[in-house]
Amino acid sequence: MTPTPAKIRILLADDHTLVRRGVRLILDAEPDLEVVAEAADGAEAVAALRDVEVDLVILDVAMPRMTGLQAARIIARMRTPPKMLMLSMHDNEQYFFEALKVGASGYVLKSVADEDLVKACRTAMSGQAFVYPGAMSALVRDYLDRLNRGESLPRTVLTEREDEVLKLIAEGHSTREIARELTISYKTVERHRENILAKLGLRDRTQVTRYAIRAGLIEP
Amino acid sequence: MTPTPAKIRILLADDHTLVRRGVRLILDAEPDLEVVAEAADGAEAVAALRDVEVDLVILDVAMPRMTGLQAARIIARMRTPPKMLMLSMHDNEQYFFEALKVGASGYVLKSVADEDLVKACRTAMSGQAFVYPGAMSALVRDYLDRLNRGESLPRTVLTEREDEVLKLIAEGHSTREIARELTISYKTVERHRENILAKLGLRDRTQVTRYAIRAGLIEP
DNA sequence: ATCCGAATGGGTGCTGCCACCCATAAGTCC
DNA sequence: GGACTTATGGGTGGCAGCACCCATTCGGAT
Repeated sequence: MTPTPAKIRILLADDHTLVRRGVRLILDAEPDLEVVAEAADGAEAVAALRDVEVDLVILDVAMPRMTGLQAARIIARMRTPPKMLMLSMHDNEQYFFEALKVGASGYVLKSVADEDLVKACRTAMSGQAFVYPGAMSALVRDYLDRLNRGESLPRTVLTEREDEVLKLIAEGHSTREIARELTISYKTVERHRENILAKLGLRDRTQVTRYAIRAGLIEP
Repeated sequence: MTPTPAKIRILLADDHTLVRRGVRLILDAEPDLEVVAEAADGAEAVAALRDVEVDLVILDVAMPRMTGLQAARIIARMRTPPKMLMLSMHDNEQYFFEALKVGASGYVLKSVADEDLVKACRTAMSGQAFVYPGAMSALVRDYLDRLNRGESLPRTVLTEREDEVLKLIAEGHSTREIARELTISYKTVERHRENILAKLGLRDRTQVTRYAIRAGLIEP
């Protein structure tokens, strides 16, 4: 036997007490895993990382105040960021791709079996590109296959400026208001909006709103 | 001491394995509570009630195939229905009022503390009208206060039809599509939309989307 | 019997959204 | 240096969304 190896130190962030209970129960039962801190929202998680040394952060994608996705963006910019696993109730592409974009090491559904969660933690720590246990949609599978074969990403992502406009649209601002806000012309805003709709495959402002909320870009 | 009293027999229905884990852990730790069955959706819960004798059903409001609210409506029509507690992630009015309407004995958020959940089970079994532990929105509190003082309910501003239209708008459907969906004329849909915007003090379809998501009328 | 709210539908007109077309300046990549 | 991307801006046209006007039918409350 090796002399007791260091456990993987985990920060667990989920706004639902009951979920934290369940996850902690499962993880602490493993000899090589240890939940060393909990957080009830994204902001708490980020703050906790300043006080506690952590190897892996498990983040619920949707939390009040600061979502898991927002927190992940901040965490990824730290000097020595821990690995990140996104925990989600929703088996949908949007959240999944957002998780990829923010640099998470995996995306785990809350409906998975215990062993899948445990395995995801270990795989994430091993440096694997991306973990996705359970039944994922075909679209996601294709995407990950391409990713694992080293192919470049189709680059559906929005530019920074488009992201700004996207948020303002989703918050219910009119084209004219956005133009004033960004001090650019009405026409340029229309141009950005057009590109956003095309890139995301959306039809109108209403769908942009839902997209942005789903992606955790704005609060409902 | 009384000779060991019969435990409260509980059916637990939630589609997320991790949540069932956590809840079961908390309840089974109590001397007077016992989880005797689990279900992963509403249909399973209803089916399980035919095989197992149960005093209390804990139902997640949102489950695939058959939601907890749908299941509650069916369960309430049984000859000797068990008590029902609705479990929810969302502290919003819509689900809450639905829970009231289907005859549940309480509405418990997944973010509550362990003791609150345990207390809710006991209170529900005692025959109390309605339990609502934890931090509820001010709107819900007012509502329950009025309810407990025996005042009549001011009820939602929107009519049933307007509610239908509201949801379809929020889901990103155009006026024309909604008209086809409801087999009414384009003009009537416009009329309903106009009333909705006026009653809710909103400006356009984008804001309707955000409102509906916030109120829990639709999923993002 | 009457009145009111809810649901239905029509007309008219303004404005905003969206889809095409076009161009230019600045930066990056090969 | 040329290709490409990003951000900027313009024009034009069609259709949708929204506001304000109108009316009819039906059922329940007073």
